[in-house]
Amino acid sequence: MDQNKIPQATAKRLPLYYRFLNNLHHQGKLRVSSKELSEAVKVDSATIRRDFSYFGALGKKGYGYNVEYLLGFFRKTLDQDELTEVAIIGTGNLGTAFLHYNFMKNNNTKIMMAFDANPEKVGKDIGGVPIYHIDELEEKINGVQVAILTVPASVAEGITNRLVDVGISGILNFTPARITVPDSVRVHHIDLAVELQALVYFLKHYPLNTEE
Amino acid sequence: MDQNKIPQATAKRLPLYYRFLNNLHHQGKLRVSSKELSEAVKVDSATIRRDFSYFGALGKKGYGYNVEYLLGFFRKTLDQDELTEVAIIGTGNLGTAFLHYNFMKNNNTKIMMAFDANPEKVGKDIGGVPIYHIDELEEKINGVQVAILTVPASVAEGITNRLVDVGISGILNFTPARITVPDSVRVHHIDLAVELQALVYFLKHYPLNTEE
DNA sequence: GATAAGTCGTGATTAAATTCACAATTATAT
DNA sequence: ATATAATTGTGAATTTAATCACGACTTATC
Ligand SMILES: NC(=O)c1ccc[n+]([C@@H]2O[C@H](COP(=O)([O-])OP(=O)(O)OC[C@H]3O[C@@H](n4cnc5c(N)ncnc54)[C@H](O)[C@@H]3O)[C@@H](O)[C@H]2O)c1
Ligand SMILES: NC(=O)c1ccc[n+]([C@@H]2O[C@H](COP(=O)([O-])OP(=O)(O)OC[C@H]3O[C@@H](n4cnc5c(N)ncnc54)[C@H](O)[C@@H]3O)[C@@H](O)[C@H]2O)c1
Repeated sequence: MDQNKIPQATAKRLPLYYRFLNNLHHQGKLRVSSKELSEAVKVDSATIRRDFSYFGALGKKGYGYNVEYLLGFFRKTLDQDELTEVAIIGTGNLGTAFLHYNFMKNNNTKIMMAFDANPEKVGKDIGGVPIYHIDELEEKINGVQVAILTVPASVAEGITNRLVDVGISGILNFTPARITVPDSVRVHHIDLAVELQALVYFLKHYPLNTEE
Repeated sequence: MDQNKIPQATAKRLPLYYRFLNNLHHQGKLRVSSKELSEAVKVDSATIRRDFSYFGALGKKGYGYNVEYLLGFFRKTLDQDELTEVAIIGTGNLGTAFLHYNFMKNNNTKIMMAFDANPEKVGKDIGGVPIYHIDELEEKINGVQVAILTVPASVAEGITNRLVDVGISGILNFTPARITVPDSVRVHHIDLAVELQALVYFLKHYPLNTEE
């Protein structure tokens, strides 16, 4: 593939830059400097310039970056014109929250369908997205590349195996289970309980400057 | 404070280790090696040993780690006996999902209250947690150290200022707004749209081999 | 058109995190 | 007892990421 020399840390920041550039564009701004961007997204300006430089010379010295050009560039780089189909597995508290949310706003992803084991949920649709029974997973999921996993941890591994078997490419795993997948599948874990506990740990053990 | 020489990357993994040790303990396991732990939490075993070593020699060569001892050690280290009070700001899709979820399970945190601007939500309670009007923030929030911010991005900055003024210590920010706080407050951003988009980017640009 | 101010792109440096690899120690099998 | 296998803790090496700092170029001003 084209640019796999881009550091992972950089890749993770790209969507952030993209969203902010979109905002600027809507505000009618024509140019932006790494310093302004830095203040807005809270990333050091040298890091931003370095990040951009992996894609070539996108700016002009003494001027900054042209918002429209940069936005267009990132749109291509982030494949914003290509749609990625997503499915939600488990329409409980979290799954339902995602179904109600419009990820499409600045985004090249679309939630196409959801699955659940609870017969009361199956057959309904939430925010225009149909909910199928999990037994129909193999039958319905064609074309979906990414699964958002919001089922109880106890069934995460079993469902993951089925997702792998139907050829899913990526899983965004919100369960506490650390699922095992072959190398052909990419998993990102978002572990909300861990995030909360880590924040608490930092509060208690990493003294911050006190001045209000 | 006591151990602020611990690398941040290590600190972020501690809750993960703690949760898994809890599982092992409930299963009645008496010992565990860094290799087993590694397979379960998907962190390199050398990294685990290194992480643990920041706290001293917790294991025994040729044996591994005693589950109960390690668990007790982490309980203390992660202040599991001290309760941290949490408030949810904004009881929409996400905020409600969190209210229904029991963060307490393995955790030293408790959601004490929630706030919203919508009069239809105010006065109710969800999962035993009362919802107050956001106007009552200053009056009710005493004792709460951490706020989970799940309001629309447009009001995030204003509410953050009020949280800072009432002396909050930490904010878990789920809005796309990159909020500004004084150095006395710690903010962790969890940006779900960015996470999803980053996963998609990785899928398209990184030939699959390594998992995060 | 000369001067000052602003800003990028990047080589060099520093910092942080991960991983290798092995001596030291413990447990287990015979 | 002894040999073998397992496993830690850590110095050293490596990898990855962040930051410094400055030459080169652009724009604005007078
Ligand atoms: N809600 C939160 O705030 C929160 C926070 C941290 C972690 N999590 C994790 O996220 C996951 C989802 O949490 P939740 O609160 O939405 O749980 P939930 O119980 O509300 O939802 C789980 C859903 O999965 C469905 N389900 C059960 N078995 C299934 C199967 N075999 N196939 C398909 N669907 C099945 C259930 O019917 C239910 O609708 C859990 O693993 C939880 O630990 C949630
Ligand atoms: N739901 C998701 O899947 C999702 C995904 C990514 C990001 N987010 C972000 O998380 C945040 C919350 O998302 P959501 O889907 O829960 O939104 P939501 O609109 O469902 O909920 C927002 C809640 O905040 C309340 N609110 C509005 N103004 C307020 C104020 N001034 N003070 C207190 N409460 C106020 C509203 O009444 C509402 O209940 C948003 O910033 C959104 O961008 C959500």
